[in-house]
Amino acid sequence: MSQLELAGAHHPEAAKHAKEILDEQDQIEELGDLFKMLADPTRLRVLMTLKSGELCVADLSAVLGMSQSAISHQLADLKSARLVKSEKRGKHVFYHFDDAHVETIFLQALEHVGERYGTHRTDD
Amino acid sequence: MSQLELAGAHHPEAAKHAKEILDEQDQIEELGDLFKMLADPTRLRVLMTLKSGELCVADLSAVLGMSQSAISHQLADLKSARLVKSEKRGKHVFYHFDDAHVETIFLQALEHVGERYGTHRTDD
DNA sequence: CCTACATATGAACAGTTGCTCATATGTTCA
DNA sequence: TGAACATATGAGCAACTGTTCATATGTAGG
Repeated sequence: MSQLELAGAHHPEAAKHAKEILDEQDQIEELGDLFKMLADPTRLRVLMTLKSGELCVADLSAVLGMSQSAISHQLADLKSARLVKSEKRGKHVFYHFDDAHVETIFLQALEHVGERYGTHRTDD
Repeated sequence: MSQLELAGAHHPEAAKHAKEILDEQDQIEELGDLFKMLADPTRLRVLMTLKSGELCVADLSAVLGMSQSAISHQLADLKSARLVKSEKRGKHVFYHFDDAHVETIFLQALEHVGERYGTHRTDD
């Protein structure tokens, strides 16, 4: 569909304006990819868990009650999305949360969902 | 899997702590549902478009270059997720953005993605 | 080097999702 | 009421996603 379609729009001014705004937003695919990462409960749990400190893969899968393989796959995805980082120490690989923005995203999302967040103390 | 699994964790303290934090987060499914809404490029485009003002279904589908049916389906989803509201005027149904938090979520997400946002003027 | 352990990875399969197509519902006006 | 238009909705299908299972890679100790 070409923009010419807009000439026949029911509300041409609004449509034209909207189209211009939309055209400036060229990051939509990447935005979607980020939200896709956050859209899976397992990955969300991984992130929530890692927010409280680093953990190795085996412990992460124990905490989440999921197979090592499942967790490892998801960690790989999260890593390529740059939401976590990993550090190898001996036989273990430790993962930790790594994104300042996502912290804020969680806060806002939880407000939408209607729940307090971070009301507990996380330091030992 | 029971929490007893954690007794044999490689890093028991960290695992136990993480488990406690995780258990407090009982909104994960709902969080995931919200992000799922934001994870689709079409829905993102719809939201971005509506941020600049209300639009009727037909114009929205013209602006986005997608079928009326596809847009209508997505609008129904967005509406049930409370991200947009609709108002019927005559034969048309106008949709408009309706969530303060999502505005902030977008801002943070775009920063993660590494792009400025809202550098244009949206008022006429 | 060999074994045990920790993690990564590929293939395959089931469940989910977003579109299209056809059609239903609802509105305006003659 | 009937015709034309605007929107909503259900079924069906192709594409995508997250898990499991099997196996590969990598590391430390004996």
